[in-house]
Amino acid sequence: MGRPTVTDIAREAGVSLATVDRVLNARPGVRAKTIAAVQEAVARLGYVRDMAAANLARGRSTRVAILLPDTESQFIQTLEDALAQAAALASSARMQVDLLRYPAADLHRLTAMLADLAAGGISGVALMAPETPLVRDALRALHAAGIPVVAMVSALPNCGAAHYVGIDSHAAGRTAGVLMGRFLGGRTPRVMVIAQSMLLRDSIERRRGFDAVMLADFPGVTVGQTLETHGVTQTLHQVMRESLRSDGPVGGIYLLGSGHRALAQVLSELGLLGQVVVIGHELTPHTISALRAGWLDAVIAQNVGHVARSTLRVLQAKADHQPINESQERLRLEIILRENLPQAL
Amino acid sequence: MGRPTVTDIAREAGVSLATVDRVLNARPGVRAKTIAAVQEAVARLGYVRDMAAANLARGRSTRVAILLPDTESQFIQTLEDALAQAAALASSARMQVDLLRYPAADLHRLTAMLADLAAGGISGVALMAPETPLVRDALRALHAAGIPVVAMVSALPNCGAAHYVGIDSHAAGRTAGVLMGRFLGGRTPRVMVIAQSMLLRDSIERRRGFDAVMLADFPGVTVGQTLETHGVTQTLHQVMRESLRSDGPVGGIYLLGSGHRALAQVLSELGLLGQVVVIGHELTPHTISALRAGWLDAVIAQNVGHVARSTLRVLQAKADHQPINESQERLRLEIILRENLPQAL
DNA sequence: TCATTTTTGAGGTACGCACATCAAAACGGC
DNA sequence: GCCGTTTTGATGTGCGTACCTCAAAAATGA
Repeated sequence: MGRPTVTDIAREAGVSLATVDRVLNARPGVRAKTIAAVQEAVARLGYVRDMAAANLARGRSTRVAILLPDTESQFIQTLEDALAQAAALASSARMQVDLLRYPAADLHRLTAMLADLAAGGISGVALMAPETPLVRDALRALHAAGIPVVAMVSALPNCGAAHYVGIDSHAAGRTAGVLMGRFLGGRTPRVMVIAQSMLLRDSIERRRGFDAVMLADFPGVTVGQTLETHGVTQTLHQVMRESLRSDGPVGGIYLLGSGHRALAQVLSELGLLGQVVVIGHELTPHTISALRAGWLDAVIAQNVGHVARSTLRVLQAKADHQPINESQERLRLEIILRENLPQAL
Repeated sequence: MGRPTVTDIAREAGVSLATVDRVLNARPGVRAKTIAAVQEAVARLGYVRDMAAANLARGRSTRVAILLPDTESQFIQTLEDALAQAAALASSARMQVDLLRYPAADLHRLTAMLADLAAGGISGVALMAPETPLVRDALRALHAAGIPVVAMVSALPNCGAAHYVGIDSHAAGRTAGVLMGRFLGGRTPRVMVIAQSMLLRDSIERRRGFDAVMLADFPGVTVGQTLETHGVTQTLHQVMRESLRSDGPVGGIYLLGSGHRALAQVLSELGLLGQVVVIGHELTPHTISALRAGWLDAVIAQNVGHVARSTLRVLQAKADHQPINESQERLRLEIILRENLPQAL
């Protein structure tokens, strides 16, 4: 005998198929006593709904939208690629994924897109976005409309019941701190922290985690304030020179966001390439080659493939009104050295 | 319009449903020209078989067996738990998993079990086993019978076309080496390597990877030969005392396999707990508490949850004669510090 | 050209479930 | 016990695919 089916449940509970169907799908018109009897039979036989057959019968192909900023960051591109790949696979499980980009500088446009989606009868939305009041309101509206929302990579608390798929940024910063502290060894106990900007929630949290560990576990190390580059190599060069001049040499550099390529260039110009410990975030073609080259010592990352698949699974589960397997969806914070670089991206 | 179905293919190719069915399922009695026409239509419409409906129609519930040694290791237990959990989830996708244990000391029994399974009409086998001629022959027989085999955690090359699910042990050893070298800092540049036994393939490979890195990147560090404990705390105590007496103090200890609890006890007795850098393998309740306690500095691990799910996915794909998504199945080698310990196991 | 074989078409049933309809039964109030 | 309401049963259809049978058509060989 294989798995029990609705027919088995009906026989076991002494009711008809129609009644079992009503109970399983929470349709009205069933006495509480009968509901209990059916549920008892379900429990006794260990019945689990065959979601494949159920969705097949529903003829429903879940349709979801995923929104990413149009930033020209390698990480965003990597994430989009992963999402596209996961979406291709998901299509064989009757799920259609619309990958969209919104102008990072125009959040009004983002909210407009979200409104359109809500009107267009989408069954779920995932996005990576900054947490502004504008965005928050738009997401709350989606939630009110019964459309599940998933926040990727950067958390969006207080935005309805948005599920977060991504790593704990504070822990990521702490991990970067421990590695920095231990890798410094006998080098100059001074660390420079560099970021493109401090507007994004995850950068702020990373910095906080980093500081917490440095303060507690490596009190002998001086950590400078965050140098913002705004993505301009020239600025990076300038602020680094200035910092080196005013505060003296450094033994380590912590790169909060992207900008590895520019950093390599400037470090090379300053004759520091390979001389200082550098710790960064996220696995992209740039960071991979930097790790291989040896001037980048460690990267704290999240597996974008897992982010993508988890996002789709969560959206699917929410659309099916099914519980989410938390332990499966919990993302690991990964430490990548040259030695454990994935063979292929 | 949703996804194309067999009916669409039939219309597009100008043939009947029956012919499409024959082509898709590689049934005989179709001209090469007709096959090409159907395949062309499949390609043009971007048809992907709905595996849910296909398996539903087949009425087939894939049944696989998973064999683990009956060793009382926390890692094996953790792995079994993960497999059981994954199996529970897989059951809702019409797959039945039989979790079996074989006596680690009696490989004849293992081969007998494998033979029984082959006779019992199983559609796939996954196992974690040493690579002996006996096992190799049994697996080759399975392969000859058309039953796919998956090796978990410890690779089984030359055993038919067994798929390997697990991390690269050599890379794991290399990673342990890098961390050891960098974490040693100003400590005594001497490292002790401890193992329960060196019979298992992965222990040997780890040791090799570790040595390679130490030799190349940290030539100032002396690495002792592997001390075998055979799982006896008494022996561990003895060999460690002896090594310390004859070769002097150590700054680090590399634990190749399990035995973290015993090591904690002995280190504590020797007054070395927390004084030396300790690097180990695999995430288990013991290693987790050791990381939390602070005397274990890093663990090189593979995510048992991923091992379990990947194993089941590979078995499912092989049973369905479907290609395996290599990039999804590639396991990451994880570095775990206290800072990035998963919140819950 | 005819007989034979190969290839194709048409149609049905089944898988496990969702969803709809209509009639029958049980229940409730009075 | 009557009536109206609520609850239940019986039955049907469809989702996309697999697999089966039988007949018709086409290709092949002599």
